[in-house]
Amino acid sequence: MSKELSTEEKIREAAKRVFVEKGFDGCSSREIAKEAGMNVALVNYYFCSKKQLFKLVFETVMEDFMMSTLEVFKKDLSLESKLRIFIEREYEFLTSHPDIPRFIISELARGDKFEFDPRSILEKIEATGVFEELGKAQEEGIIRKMDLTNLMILISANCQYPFVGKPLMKHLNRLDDDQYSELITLQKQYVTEMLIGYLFIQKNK
Amino acid sequence: MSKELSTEEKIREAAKRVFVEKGFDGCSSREIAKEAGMNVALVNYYFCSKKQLFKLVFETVMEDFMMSTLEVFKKDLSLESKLRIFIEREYEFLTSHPDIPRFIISELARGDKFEFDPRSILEKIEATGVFEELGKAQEEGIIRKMDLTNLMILISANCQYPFVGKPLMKHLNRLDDDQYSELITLQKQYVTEMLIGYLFIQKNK
DNA sequence: ATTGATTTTAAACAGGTGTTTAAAATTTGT
DNA sequence: ACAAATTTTAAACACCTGTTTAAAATCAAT
Repeated sequence: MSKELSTEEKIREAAKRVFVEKGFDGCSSREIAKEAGMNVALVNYYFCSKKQLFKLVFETVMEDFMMSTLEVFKKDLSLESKLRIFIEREYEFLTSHPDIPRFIISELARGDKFEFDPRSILEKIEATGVFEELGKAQEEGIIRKMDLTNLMILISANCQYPFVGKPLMKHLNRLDDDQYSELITLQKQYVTEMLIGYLFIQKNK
Repeated sequence: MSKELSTEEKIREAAKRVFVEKGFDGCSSREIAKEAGMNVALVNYYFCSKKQLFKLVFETVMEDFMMSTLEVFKKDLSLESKLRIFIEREYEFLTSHPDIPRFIISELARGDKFEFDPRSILEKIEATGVFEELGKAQEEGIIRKMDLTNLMILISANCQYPFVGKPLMKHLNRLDDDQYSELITLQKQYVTEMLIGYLFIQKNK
């Protein structure tokens, strides 16, 4: 138990929890302060405004989310292994933080709230060499040729949607959290098999 | 041009636009009234409260969304044709209403805001005979055996995510709306081919 | 121990929130 | 044309919003 968090850190952590759960519009500065066990004025003392605190939280959440899985592509493995591990890690991360992609997507959708500059995060993604490796694999006939954005959507859809769409899927199938968690484990297997079967070009004959 | 909308209908339509775009927390009763060209008090005169108006809007949006595509399963076609048409219709609907699934998912995620009873919509889905047909196709070895919820997640993911995740995909790939729309068309083809290839059991030898 | 800087607090600010009220305007039925 | 019912309006209600202020408390350094 590391209780050695400074006031500033406590507020930032509380803000992350509250923002991710309720969204920028769905909570107040006072709620964040209370969650951190602090006074309202302290929020603005350390972070100037609700908007600025949000921007800071959003950027760290975004980076955590993107980087938690993409590190795999720095390793020395076959592309198929990397994809398998990527999916595994993505499901792992999202099982612990199921509401993060929904948070990111929802907040990005209301573009007027804040200006998000993707350059910094994009550089870090580039640095993993994913795009380079995928492009090369396409030219070598290892994986199917398609725009890398289409490829990204394909993989993201099958990894993120089971978590993003959970509230809808739960309601439509009348499931509780435990039942849904079981299905998620199966979903991961289906998705892995389907994506690899579709993306990788079979060599036999 | 049907300008024959009653005050009540004008408010409902305005509320739908505003709620879907900004979410329940992201807009005010006054904003909805202004969008409808009405006074604030009229909103509560016709709908009692913001919450109740929202509940009404949400339910109609939900039903439109679910029913726009599932009607296919009432037709007399092969299951593969139905799936192809389903995907086609889903992409068609979402191209016209790209923010509806994100709206539904976001609002369902904050369960405390209102109590949504899925029974009515579930009955309508059952009435199309989808579940029955899919179950039978599984027993006959036409399609892969898996829990129907997993199957629903698989299809929903590949149809809805390109639209739900659009803000994220656009940012990460630095695309404008036109570029993204082009990719969506391709995505539909990839998804159709992949899903059919994975779900339907090949008969040759 | 006293000073000075930093941190925390309670209180206030102007403006926005959902909702209600009561009067005005309009429509309806006779 | 009149009266009753319906619809629309402007104003007000109490409360919550993000932010600021100025005083109090705490800390650090001499």
